[in-house]
Amino acid sequence: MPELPEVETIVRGLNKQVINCFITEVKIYYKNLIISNCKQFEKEIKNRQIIKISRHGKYIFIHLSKDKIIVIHLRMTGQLFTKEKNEKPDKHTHLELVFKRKKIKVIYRDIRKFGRFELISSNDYDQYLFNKNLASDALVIKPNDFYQKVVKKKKAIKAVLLDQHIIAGIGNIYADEILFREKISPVFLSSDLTKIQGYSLLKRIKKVLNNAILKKGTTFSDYVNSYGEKGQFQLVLQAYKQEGKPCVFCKTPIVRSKVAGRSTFFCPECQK
DNA sequence: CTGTTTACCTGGGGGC
DNA sequence: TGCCCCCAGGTAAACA
Repeated sequence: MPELPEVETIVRGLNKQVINCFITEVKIYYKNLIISNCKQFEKEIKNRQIIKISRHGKYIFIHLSKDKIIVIHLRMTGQLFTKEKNEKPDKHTHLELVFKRKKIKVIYRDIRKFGRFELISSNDYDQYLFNKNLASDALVIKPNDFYQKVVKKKKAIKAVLLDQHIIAGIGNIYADEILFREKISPVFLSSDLTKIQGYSLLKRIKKVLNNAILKKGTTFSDYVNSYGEKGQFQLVLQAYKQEGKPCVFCKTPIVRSKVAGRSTFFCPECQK
């Protein structure tokens, strides 16, 4: 579900909704959600205040008072949104954060249970990203850093865009949309990319992702923002899930195939 | 080392 | 209705 634009939308919303909130209660309904000790996680975040919420690639960081950070990854179907305090959790709700003197609570819901929560110390933030070998965020990465990393690889350009060690934040939907709009084949060999092409591709990446943020993300089935609302970018998709529909440039039907083990949609005429 | 496949989970949709 | 199979926005571990 959530790629960079969806995660960014959630983070912006939470920054408006729960900043300075004081955590009074932590309810965990699915133990494996928490990496490491559940009880300790609960004990450690109770009675701390939310200072701010940030993002790097698809990771969410909830910065707490007294130098702790909750790290969240939503994976495929994770949802992070607010609800009225008195609403009952359903079978897919795995965690709730309740606040002092607030009518809303934050709930984590995840049908496929791939998402994870983790607690780290603020001091360990840089080390955490380093250990994950997480690349620079797609909206921040410098053109030359991006290009050098891409040409060093020797695989399909789509696989490279999906690789969070090269550029962080792009997933299957936006990889297809970016390559379609840039008119590059998803199987184009990354090591063959020229510097001009690489710089142009990065500009396209930022343009597509920023546009998607303006539309508050893409909803196919599960994604909702922190207010529980769907995104709007699915209304302007040009490649992803558009199999059989005419290409907006040349009218050739969009084709579906498999690249990097993922469903891939492209125009066989424009993307050679 | 590099690149590719599989496992983790649940639910929806199509074919029969 | 029901069963079986395939598919799904992501990542890390296992494999070749």
